[in-house]
Amino acid sequence: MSSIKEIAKIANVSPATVSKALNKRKDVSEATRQRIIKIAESHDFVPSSLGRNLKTQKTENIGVIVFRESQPLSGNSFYSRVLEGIEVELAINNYSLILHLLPYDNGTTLPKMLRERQVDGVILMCVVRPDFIDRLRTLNISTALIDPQIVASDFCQVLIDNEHGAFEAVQHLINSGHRRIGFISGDLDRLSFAQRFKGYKKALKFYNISFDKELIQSGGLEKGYDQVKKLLQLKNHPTAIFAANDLNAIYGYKAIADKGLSIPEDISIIGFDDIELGKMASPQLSTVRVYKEELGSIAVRILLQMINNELEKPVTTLVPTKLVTRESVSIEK
Amino acid sequence: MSSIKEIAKIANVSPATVSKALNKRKDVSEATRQRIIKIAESHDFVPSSLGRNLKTQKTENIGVIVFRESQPLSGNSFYSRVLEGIEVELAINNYSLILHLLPYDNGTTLPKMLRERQVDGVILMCVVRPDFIDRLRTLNISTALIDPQIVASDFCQVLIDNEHGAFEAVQHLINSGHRRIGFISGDLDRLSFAQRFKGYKKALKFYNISFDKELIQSGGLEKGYDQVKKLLQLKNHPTAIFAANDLNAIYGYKAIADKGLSIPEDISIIGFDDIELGKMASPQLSTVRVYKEELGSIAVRILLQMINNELEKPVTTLVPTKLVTRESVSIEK
DNA sequence: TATAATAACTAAAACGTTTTCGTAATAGAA
DNA sequence: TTCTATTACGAAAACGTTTTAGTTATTATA
Repeated sequence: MSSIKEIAKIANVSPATVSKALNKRKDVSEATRQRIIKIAESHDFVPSSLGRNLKTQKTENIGVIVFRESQPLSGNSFYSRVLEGIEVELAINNYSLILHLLPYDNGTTLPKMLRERQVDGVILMCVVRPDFIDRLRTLNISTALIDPQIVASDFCQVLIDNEHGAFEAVQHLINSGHRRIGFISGDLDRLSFAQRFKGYKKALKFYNISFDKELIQSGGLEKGYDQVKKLLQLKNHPTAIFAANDLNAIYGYKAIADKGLSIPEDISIIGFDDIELGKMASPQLSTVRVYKEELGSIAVRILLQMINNELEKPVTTLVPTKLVTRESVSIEK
Repeated sequence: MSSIKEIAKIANVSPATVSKALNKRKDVSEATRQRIIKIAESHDFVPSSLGRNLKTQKTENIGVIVFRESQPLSGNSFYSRVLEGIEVELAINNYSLILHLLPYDNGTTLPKMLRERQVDGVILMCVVRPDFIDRLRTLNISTALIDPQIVASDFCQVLIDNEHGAFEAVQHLINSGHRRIGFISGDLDRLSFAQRFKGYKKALKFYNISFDKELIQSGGLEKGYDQVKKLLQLKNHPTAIFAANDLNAIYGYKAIADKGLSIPEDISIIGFDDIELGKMASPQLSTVRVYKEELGSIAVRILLQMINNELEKPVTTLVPTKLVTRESVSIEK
């Protein structure tokens, strides 16, 4: 309602002085500053961002674009957790968050925030479309990618240390006495699953366990039931399963139960992601924790550095994971 | 990069004409309009929202404030689904969404979007703090509340038809032959649980089943296990349970299994909310669907009406629910 | 033919800030 | 005292639009 002019009039100074006082600039005596601040407060005055942004050519908004995949569930909980991390970090830095959910198969129309330059920078999340990235390149806007599932090393990226996380998960199974370890996952085309697969193979190799193609089942996230079922149909079925994704693991629970086997006595299973669901499952799912809020807050910090030109060239940050042992892996064999 | 002035210069007209041409105003000949549009397109020009907003005193943003409760899980999936509905509807209307997650126990500091007037209106979601509402009242900003859990009829509200949904759920159990029906839920202080409880009692009354206080267990969302356990310890335990919340129901599954009973043969159970998890549970949980995206999109439509002064006084919309029968309720008894 | 109406355009103000530059007043140095 | 620095402020421009009011030129009306 009120503008800087009105405050100026009341305080009997110029608008310039009010602005300086409120922005803690050097050019104002402490006495008048206090006076102005008091008046501003008593009139509930906060400078409008509209005016400021126009002048400074900064929006103090950053955009978050989430690619929505067809399946409703999958990334869902992941993205909202990351979002929390982003939001908190932005709030600390006095930025607002403009959110846009982009259907993966939509055209190349830009979200409004990009078209109309409403944001100083943008964070892209989840499976990022390659052609969208290209479009962004021409826009020349500060960008950070979180777990983008494509290779785009000319952008700032925040990645999950999938390979090492998977290595540790499999190592954990091996240390628990398992030698015959199945691998199930979503589509191996997805970078993160491919990386986790790599970690799986690496661990086997490290511990001199030969790789057996029979033990690999990949496909949709919700295919866990069928995947585990197939593994259990093998004459020499695995005694442990590494699921590159918690969802696969939890769907797999039922297949194990249906076979009359129990977890972890007969079959050990470990997931990846640490979704809330895992704690609710019975037995509670051992898994590899991904620090989702952290992914978000790191992305924000990097992005703000870019915006402030504190970065010479794009950086990519690898965020470590953590092995979480619960009930689904037998202790010693 | 480019501004309306540059486009004007290229097209050899005044900035005013460019503005009018692009905004489909009456005051421009069709020929020059086409010429200007072509030039604008070839220069990738889109009017900056900063300039426009300052002039029109509209931001074309709407804010969404989500109160974050301490428990990470609970409302989580609910809110992200509602958010999707909001986002889609806003995009259609060419509005951007500014998101703020507000820790429930934070002070009274306003989010930046409100302080600096970055939004034309605001949607509040989930358990809304009463004092925050008060603060909003003084701000005098267009507001819509989604499932606010407090009574605030001087605001536009979008509510879930909890009572009738619960009625139908219990009716379904009764129609399946049950007479002794337990009720479990989260804290009955929360409006939606209280309403669902009311629906439960209403259904019993309607079918001449006497209310038995012993069959009522309420408390935390994650207390489902204990709640069901207690119910099953009764000498004359219920043959069916209505959980006012899917989460309660799913936690309850384990208690039933632990008791050596099976669903739905021994115990039928029905939830409320229709969270994704319910479909994954085994047996799949029958429940009352809440149209979450719909809640969001309705809120947006109402809010935009308010902003455009098409509303004389606050309206509250009651969104119906739908009974979803899956596997957790026995068919006939 | 003269006048009114319309069409197509422009100039300029306005939105609410920030910032640069200038200036007056005061303090400090010589 | 005079000159120079410093402090504290203000005037005005600028950011990129939209909009109002005004100005031509053209067309329609009487």
